[in-house]
Amino acid sequence: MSLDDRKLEVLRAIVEDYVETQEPVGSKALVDRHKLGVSPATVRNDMAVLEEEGYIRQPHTSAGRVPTDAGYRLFVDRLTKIKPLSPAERRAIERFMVGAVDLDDVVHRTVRLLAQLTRQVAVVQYPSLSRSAVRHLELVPISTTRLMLVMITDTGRVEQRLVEMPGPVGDGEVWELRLRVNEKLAGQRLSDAPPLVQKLVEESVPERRAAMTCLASVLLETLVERSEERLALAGTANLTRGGVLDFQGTLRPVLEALEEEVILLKLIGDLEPRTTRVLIGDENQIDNLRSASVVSSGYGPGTTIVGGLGVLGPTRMDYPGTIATVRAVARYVGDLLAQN
Amino acid sequence: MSLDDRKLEVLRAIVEDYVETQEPVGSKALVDRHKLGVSPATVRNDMAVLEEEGYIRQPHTSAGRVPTDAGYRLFVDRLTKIKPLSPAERRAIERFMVGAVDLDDVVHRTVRLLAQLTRQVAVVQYPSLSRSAVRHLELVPISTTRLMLVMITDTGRVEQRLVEMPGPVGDGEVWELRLRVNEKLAGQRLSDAPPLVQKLVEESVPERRAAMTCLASVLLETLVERSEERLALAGTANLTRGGVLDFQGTLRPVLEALEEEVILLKLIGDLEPRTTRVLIGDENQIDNLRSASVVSSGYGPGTTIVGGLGVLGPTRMDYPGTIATVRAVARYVGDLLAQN
DNA sequence: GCTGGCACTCCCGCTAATAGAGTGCCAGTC
DNA sequence: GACTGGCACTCTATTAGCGGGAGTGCCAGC
Repeated sequence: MSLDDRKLEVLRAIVEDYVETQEPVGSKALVDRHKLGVSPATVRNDMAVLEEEGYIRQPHTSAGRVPTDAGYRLFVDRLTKIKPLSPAERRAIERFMVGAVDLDDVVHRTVRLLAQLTRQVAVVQYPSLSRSAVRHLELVPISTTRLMLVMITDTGRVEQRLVEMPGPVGDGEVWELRLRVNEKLAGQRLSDAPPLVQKLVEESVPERRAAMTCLASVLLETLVERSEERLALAGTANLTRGGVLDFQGTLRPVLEALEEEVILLKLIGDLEPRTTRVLIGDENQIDNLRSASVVSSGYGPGTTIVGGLGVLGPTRMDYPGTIATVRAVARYVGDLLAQN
Repeated sequence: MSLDDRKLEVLRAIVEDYVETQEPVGSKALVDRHKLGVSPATVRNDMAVLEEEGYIRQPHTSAGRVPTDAGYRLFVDRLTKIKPLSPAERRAIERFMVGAVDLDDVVHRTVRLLAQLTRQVAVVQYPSLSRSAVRHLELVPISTTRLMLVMITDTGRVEQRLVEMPGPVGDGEVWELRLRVNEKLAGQRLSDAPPLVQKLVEESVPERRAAMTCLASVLLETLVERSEERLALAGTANLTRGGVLDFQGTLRPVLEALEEEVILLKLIGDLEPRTTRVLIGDENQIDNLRSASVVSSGYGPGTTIVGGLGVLGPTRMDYPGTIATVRAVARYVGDLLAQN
């Protein structure tokens, strides 16, 4: 048996009411609040079907209905109209982001903005190293045998690493190394760099070979192994909204999960361009976040993605609003990065 | 009336038991668990005095006693023997910190280590800019009229800023600027730098004056105005230990406070060398953290302080243990930084 | 296929009763 | 004078019992 339009309408009404009131919603309340044009009894029949199909359930016999994860899924996939941002929200984004001085600042403002607008936990990934391109590499002598390698990427990110050289290096030599390295790597995507670094060693003159080998190994580390991603988090206090009702009684597992960078990266990773992804309940595959949903989106200049951002909240969340906000913020940040 | 030894002993016993059990402690339980050599009735009399003096209180008539903030204060000041770290803890510190590759890594490991050992929320401040010295300044051309200013400090911290130049600058000019700036500022403490920057402008030749002025203003920003401090946080999940009993029922205000960098900096700022500070209850002056205590310590090479670190937990915390751990970790990190 | 009516179920909130822990006080003892 | 045992008292936390109410499922009728 498939679901006719009215049943879908009933499901939408249930989701909307439940999200708002956080209480199981009954047939009478539904017809009162939404002009469905039918009687409570009819709605009850529809509800029975929806329950049969697994979209809603009763916390206990003779209580109202609550959407299941599948119900939210259907709601998001088929019943959600894109809710345009209010002018107030648009203005908030502008106001919040204007005057950001550097990448750190942009990321921090973004994450706070997201948390504030959605009233949920927000996560923003720094522009990913592997998807950025090298803008410039700098070598700074620290002592006679130590150099500091500083890498600046086109997204404004700066990474540094200490290089222990095999022997003393003079200014001339440093100059030479810097030249070669930049010549070869500047403008290249980090993901394309490793073979180029290899070449760099092969092409180097014998007397520089040792130094270059040493530098190359650190470079590789910086480019690849250490492409560990950085994250910013905000709005954990929002987890306490709605009492302890969400998250089945304890915030513990959620807070624990939020401390694991690996988990967060998984939540907002692997995104497709120009789409906003919604993971509902245990779709996110993480035990501790069984009763949480994640709305995430990639951002970057144009249609490329250099990082992800998103928000996490109870499955009982305002999906249309959250999706709209996440999408808008992702676009805004992407444009901001494009300007640099 | 002053407190004789036995009364102090009773207070200590109350604090220790309450910290452990999280339940008001009564006279009978006290004499059972601690060999006080007197009867419950005697202890009751002592308790009455301690209550009179404000060191303990009853949550309600005919319940056991609970230490007040003043009680904890007395306990920490006069009744706490320094508890040596267990070998296991020493080993944990070693194991955790070994192999840290750069400053970011050191800070992150430290904060997680602290959170794990104390089972509380941990905060670590990055080495403060104003107390560090400039190791090197680098100017990297980004476009014809834009430079990236990169500052490396002796604590390994790297800050970068974009400089918008008044007109196109050639490589030679950049070279010259870099030379002058390093000549003047390398090795200087950041707090001493502003007047030197001023001099730099005054001493510059007229044809470089405009460029130098521009650079100087960004330098000043980087050195001073933007000496905003960075922090790392970990262990928020530990707030949920001990049920919702600590923090009078809701984590909300605590989580909110923890999101404010300004507040965190206040908590672990202004430390004196070689001491561990304990702020109990509203000694920390922050409304949201009324029922929280903070144990903090400065760290840095030798007796200098380049940053602070600490942990935050309920006033009902294991002070001796926490103090010992915080102190040990602070020392360890200080030594680690000294090695670089 | 929709509706109104009706009996049924179960939760929630209220009150009352009880058990238990702990106190304060007092008279007695060393 | 300090400590102790005993005792009455207070207050909390827990449990049980009891409607009220919301909501359901089902059925007969339109």
